[in-house]
Amino acid sequence: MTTSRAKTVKSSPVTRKTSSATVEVSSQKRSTIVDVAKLAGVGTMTVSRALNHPEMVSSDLREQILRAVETLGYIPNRVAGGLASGTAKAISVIVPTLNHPVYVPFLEGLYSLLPQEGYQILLGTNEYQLEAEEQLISTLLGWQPDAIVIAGVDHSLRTRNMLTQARVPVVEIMDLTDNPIDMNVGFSHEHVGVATAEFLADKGYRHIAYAGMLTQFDLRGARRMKSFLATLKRRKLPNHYVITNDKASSIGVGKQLMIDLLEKYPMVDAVFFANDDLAAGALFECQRRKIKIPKDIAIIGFNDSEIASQVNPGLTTVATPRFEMGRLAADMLLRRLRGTRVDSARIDIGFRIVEREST
Amino acid sequence: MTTSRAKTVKSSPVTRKTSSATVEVSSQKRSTIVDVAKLAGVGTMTVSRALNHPEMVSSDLREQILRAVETLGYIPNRVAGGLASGTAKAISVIVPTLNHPVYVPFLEGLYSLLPQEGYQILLGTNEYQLEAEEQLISTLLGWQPDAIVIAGVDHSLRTRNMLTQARVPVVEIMDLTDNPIDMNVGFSHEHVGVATAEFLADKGYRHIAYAGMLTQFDLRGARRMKSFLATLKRRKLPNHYVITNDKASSIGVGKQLMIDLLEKYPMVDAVFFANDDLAAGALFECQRRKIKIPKDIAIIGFNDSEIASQVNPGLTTVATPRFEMGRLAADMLLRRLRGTRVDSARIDIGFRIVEREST
DNA sequence: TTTGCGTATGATAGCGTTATCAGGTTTTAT
DNA sequence: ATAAAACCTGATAACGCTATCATACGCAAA
Repeated sequence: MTTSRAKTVKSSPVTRKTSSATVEVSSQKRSTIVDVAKLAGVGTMTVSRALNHPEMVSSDLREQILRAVETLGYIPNRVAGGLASGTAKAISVIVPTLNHPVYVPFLEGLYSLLPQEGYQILLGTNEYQLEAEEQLISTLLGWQPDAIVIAGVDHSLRTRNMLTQARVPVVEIMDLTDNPIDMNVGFSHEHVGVATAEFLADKGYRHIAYAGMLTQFDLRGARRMKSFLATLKRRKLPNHYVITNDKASSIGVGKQLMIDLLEKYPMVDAVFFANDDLAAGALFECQRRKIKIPKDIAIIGFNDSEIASQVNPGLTTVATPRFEMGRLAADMLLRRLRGTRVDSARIDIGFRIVEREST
Repeated sequence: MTTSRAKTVKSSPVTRKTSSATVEVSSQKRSTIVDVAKLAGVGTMTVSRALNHPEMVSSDLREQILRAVETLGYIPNRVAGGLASGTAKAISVIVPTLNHPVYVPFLEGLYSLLPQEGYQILLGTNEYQLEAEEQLISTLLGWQPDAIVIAGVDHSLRTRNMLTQARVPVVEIMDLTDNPIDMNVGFSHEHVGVATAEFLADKGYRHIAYAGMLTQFDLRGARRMKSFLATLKRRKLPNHYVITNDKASSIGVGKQLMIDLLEKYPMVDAVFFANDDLAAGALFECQRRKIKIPKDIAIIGFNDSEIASQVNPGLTTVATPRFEMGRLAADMLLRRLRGTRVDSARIDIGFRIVEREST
């Protein structure tokens, strides 16, 4: 709090010419739209228009203004603009973490459309904690975003309320729900669980395990697990082979899960891992122990990350269209923001089992 | 542009009581500080203070205000606050891409400190293009950030100028320069090149190759390569084994680099890859071809990503403290923003060769 | 020529918050 | 008890921009 506004001496506008003559670039403070207007000899509104709606300004004035902008190195203050216009041109995005590679392609999908339309992405991570999410949403909402994108469909009541009352488009992604806050793009994790269980069962495996994070941290994984185990039961197969770990998912944790699994359930002949990193870690551990895959034990991962296709043997996995999910979410938002009514508020983007050599 | 301000009917303040009686939460528009002030029966400044400088307000008023805030679900408008105070509490961060796992730990480092101090991170990616960077900086500067963090020390002149004139703290990271714009945290890529070349030469390898991206895309990699090759030359070793690829770095590209290398320079007995993903891809390809590592060919990577420690054999690599870099950058910024003079504007955070089984 | 209309421009009034300053009130010191 | 200091509070004026409305100027139609 050192700046004292009242005392600030209005630096007399440095003498400039519209020409290209040497210009003392204001060493005092950033130039504002008023400076540009003065230099170009027009009103501020004309400058504003020239910058935001060029077609509304005659071409000679426009050029003159653009020259002044260039001369002064004027950069419009988006904060002021946002306040005045009521739209900050910002979109809040909430993902669980950046640490996990899954969310990156999704973000890339968003970044592939939003910035070029002038939207700034305000990114926050909740680190898998629903309480952190509340705090985060509140902060992010303070920026008066034009829309909100949030990973997951499981939110606290407060979160839901805030989101509803914010009166901005909301897209929930990565998962599918019958009761979306607003819009929803994702796929059914229940279906994934069913599909993978049937895939393994059809292949003839009989002692099939699930390995992943603790359910309270990985809500979506938990949903996959539940339907996976239920499907095994329906197929009259044992469904009690479950190994979990409380650490954040990584290759190393995958290795540990495999170690635990081999010790606890040596009869297991196939494993569904919560993601490809885990599966890869397990694979590496098997390599170390000379356990043959898929002969001794089959492995299926989830996400179709790059690693799954590159290891030896290649990992069978579930391909989830993450980049597309981001892009689609961005697209839905943009259309809604442009005023076009978006018909389908809930899009099942599907998934696909990619069979490689590990099963 | 459908909202017409002048026509907006000021919705008469919904009747409320301070008590916990059923409150009609404004279905009209978000509540403002004025609403809170009215409900609490105080002036707006007192509300502002109660929220931002609680110690300046008597405890009973503060409680009353907090109750009103709760009742109305008031969320301060940071855009308005930013305009009024001149500090938006935002920090712009520019990284080359999110696609490459290297930048994520760095971002985590930033996220581990900045949000809890109330700063919002505005993230942009330049996708390795210096022109895109200019555009990006300009946009990001429009948000009146309190500071800027940017990966890399190679910028266009315009970029440098904008950054200088922005008059905010700037931290360049990931690399070291003698001529920082402002502050600088990183390590010397030249030193890395020297260290890895000597490491391999000392081990007795004689036909040592470098494999990585095209130099124009990977400026830091190019710098490592240059000193790597120069060191080989100084050691009187052949220094013309270079394989590059124009695609974005990935495990698959590493595999391709290894294929090209084996074809073009079959005599090579050691390779320095521009990063661990590439090295891992190369390793997987060798596994496929039953090429023994390190007996037939040695591999050293860069970054010490998790994958390097998990594959078989473990990859020798160069550990770079990325999370710490982010955290340190955040720390320097925060101190500067608090007014504390930061003495050292340039910090060499170093690196370390981690020897595993691949060399 | 006059009327009318479309187009380009500028003056003005906010947008929701905070810095500042000017009281009021309470506490402390005398 | 009284002056001085300390503490709280609120009125007011920005912050830099844009929506709106009014004005001015053509130019086509009458």
